[in-house]
Amino acid sequence: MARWQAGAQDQLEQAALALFLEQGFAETTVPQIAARAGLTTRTFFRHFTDKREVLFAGDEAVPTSVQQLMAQTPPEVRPVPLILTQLGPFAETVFGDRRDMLRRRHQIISTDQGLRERELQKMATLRASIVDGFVQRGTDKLTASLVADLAVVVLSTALAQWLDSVGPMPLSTAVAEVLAAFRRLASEVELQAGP
Amino acid sequence: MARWQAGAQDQLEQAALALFLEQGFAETTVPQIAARAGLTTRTFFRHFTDKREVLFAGDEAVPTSVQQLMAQTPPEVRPVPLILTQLGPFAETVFGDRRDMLRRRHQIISTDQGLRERELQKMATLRASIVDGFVQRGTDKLTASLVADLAVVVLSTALAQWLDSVGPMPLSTAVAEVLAAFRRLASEVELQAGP
DNA sequence: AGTTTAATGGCACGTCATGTCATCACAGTG
DNA sequence: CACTGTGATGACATGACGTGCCATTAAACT
Repeated sequence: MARWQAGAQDQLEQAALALFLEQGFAETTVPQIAARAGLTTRTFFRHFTDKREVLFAGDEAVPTSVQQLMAQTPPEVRPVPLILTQLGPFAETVFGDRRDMLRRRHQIISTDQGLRERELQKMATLRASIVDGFVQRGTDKLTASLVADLAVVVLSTALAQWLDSVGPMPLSTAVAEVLAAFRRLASEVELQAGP
Repeated sequence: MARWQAGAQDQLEQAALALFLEQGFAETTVPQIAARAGLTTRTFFRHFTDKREVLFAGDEAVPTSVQQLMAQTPPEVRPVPLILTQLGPFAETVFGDRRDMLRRRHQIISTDQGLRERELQKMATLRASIVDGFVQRGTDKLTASLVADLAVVVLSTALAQWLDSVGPMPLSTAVAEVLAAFRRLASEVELQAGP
């Protein structure tokens, strides 16, 4: 019996996903996941810091991807235009080709408050990496913060619309639509002059 | 020995806050909190769903306050102007008079990832109640979502600036400043026309 | 073949959180 | 004053989560 089955982490992920879908997240125990993957509980916690994290494995790549993209963009591109032009392509490359998987995951996450909290945390991590990218480009912190928030809001909203849509809609289209809606709101923000 | 000390919940809150500041959140156990409050562990979990929640007690009032404010505002006021005009006063009444307490709490929250996650969850709850308020006013869901996000982003940023500031700065001033910064960015969003 | 490295197994342990039942304080009633 | 009902608390058992520690084994390296 081979002890080191290739891809223990993958095994655990698949086992966990299957069990979560079958019997729910809260009703699934870590020993159950480990047993289905042919491993032990202790090994599970070596690959994932906690039971929730197994649903977010691979998301470490997202901040890295953000850093690369922002470093590649010419320094003279200002923050808002950078987001407006890069967010669509970025979303498409990172999430565009796995709508089904993201749908299954979202279905599970929506059933558990702890998982929703973790998802918010992941978005906050993404936001932080965007802020960091802007600061490294010389943007002041307040602007970096607000533009990163803008990016995360638009991305989240577009992802929700995309996952909720039925036809073969491209994610970049959803991003464009949300950006258009945001543009309309932005004009109202301007008109309302402050005292 | 009186068994029903008045205000068991308050006792637990104060004991928890003190212990968290003394030895940290993770290093404090629920039995310790209960013991200092003169109660048992089981009683702690009757008043708070989990160990983190003790730091967020009283925040249930915030969504209620949002509902009231949005219901009182005349129906003809459009979403964006509503936020622009009401957010400052709202923040002032809800948070304005307890900067010190919020500072202590923030100091604790910043040390623990689980607490940060819970704080994000609370902001998401606030966001949801704003969305609900807009939908009840007849706003379409996408607009309601985006404007609620705008409100939460501005509020969070302003709160951060306010808690970080040294002098006797009013929270409404911080909100106004963040709104001004956002207005500048909004103009850039408009200029950048989509394809 | 021997050595080193890294992943895993196995066990103990503390904490968190919940279900269950007994117990006690207090209010109301006669 | 005695009786009763309601609600908060105490006390105990239980299960799951997550971590520290060390032995074990596979695979790579020499």
